[in-house]
Amino acid sequence: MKQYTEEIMDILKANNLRMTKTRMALMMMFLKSEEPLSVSEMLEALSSMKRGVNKTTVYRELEQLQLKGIISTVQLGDRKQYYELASRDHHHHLICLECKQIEDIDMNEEKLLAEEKKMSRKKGFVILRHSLEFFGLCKQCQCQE
Amino acid sequence: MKQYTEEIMDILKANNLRMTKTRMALMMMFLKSEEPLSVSEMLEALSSMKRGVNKTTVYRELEQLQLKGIISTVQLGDRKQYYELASRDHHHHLICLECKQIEDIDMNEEKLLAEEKKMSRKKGFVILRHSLEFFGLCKQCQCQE
DNA sequence: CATGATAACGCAACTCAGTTGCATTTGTCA
DNA sequence: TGACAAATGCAACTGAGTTGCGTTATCATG
Ligand SMILES: [Mn+2]
Ligand SMILES: [Mn+2]
Ligand SMILES: [Zn+2]
Ligand SMILES: [Zn+2]
Repeated sequence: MKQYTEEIMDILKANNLRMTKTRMALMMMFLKSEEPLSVSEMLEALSSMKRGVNKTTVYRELEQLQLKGIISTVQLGDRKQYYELASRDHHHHLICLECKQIEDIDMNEEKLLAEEKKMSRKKGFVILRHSLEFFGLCKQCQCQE
Repeated sequence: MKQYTEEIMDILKANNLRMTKTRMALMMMFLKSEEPLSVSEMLEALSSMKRGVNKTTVYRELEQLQLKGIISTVQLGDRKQYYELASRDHHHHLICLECKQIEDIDMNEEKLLAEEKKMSRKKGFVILRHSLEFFGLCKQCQCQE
């Protein structure tokens, strides 16, 4: 908790961002969370703070953090954007279609990157990033089928 | 044109779907299009038909076609759903971040599927499908930067 | 500590994709 | 041809995200 707070203050200082209650709370959520977060989840969590936080503020905050490269977005198949720390290395997700649980996965991408380069050359396309997500059923949800 | 019409009527008959103007028009669009289509594009195109078509109808139609396995959806990073024929083999896309042009790509997925199986086993997750999209700049848009 | 510049904030009104309920029209098949 | 289900239109709604504008809080500087 205390070490988190200092870590966050360092990040904010390094990025010329003022320290505000909302900012601290969001950064804390990102550091603690195992899964990417949606805005509705953030608002839910922030609502327990005295006086709550307006959704506009959250959206503007996320824009800032993204601009500074502190967080990045993930698309997980529904209509929402999800956000997670950019400092977590590039990785992909396993998404349970049933319970919506999300797991980070760490896979070997060498072969994928090789294919990427080949295509890039063939089509004259410069590839800047890719999105790769896996959908299926987690252990628990398989049994209940 | 004529051969398309018959092809479509066969598909519809095989799936117990009545033949309607909207349905024919949409199927025709899907058959002819090189790219996945968004609802706004479909409505745009359908608006030239006499009396146009209501967006509710289009959404309901897409639901039907998806249910019958005739079309499938793709997420391309914006807030819209895109639709394309499911009969096109499983493939991925190159998306130009500048001009929004979309290209189908056909790549070797063996290595990806191998990784998929490995992860699946390790995590006890059943993987049903994946989504893999590449973002970057097409040949034209690179020069204009 | 005081204070001004400006970053951060709240609120209300808006956009845009997609959904729902209900009454009407249309396609199909007997 | 008519009955019946499927398809349609319309209006009102939801939920995620955006915008303009006036107010408040943070923080560097003196
Ligand atoms: Mn993650
Ligand atoms: Mn395609
Ligand atoms: Zn699950
Ligand atoms: Zn382009």
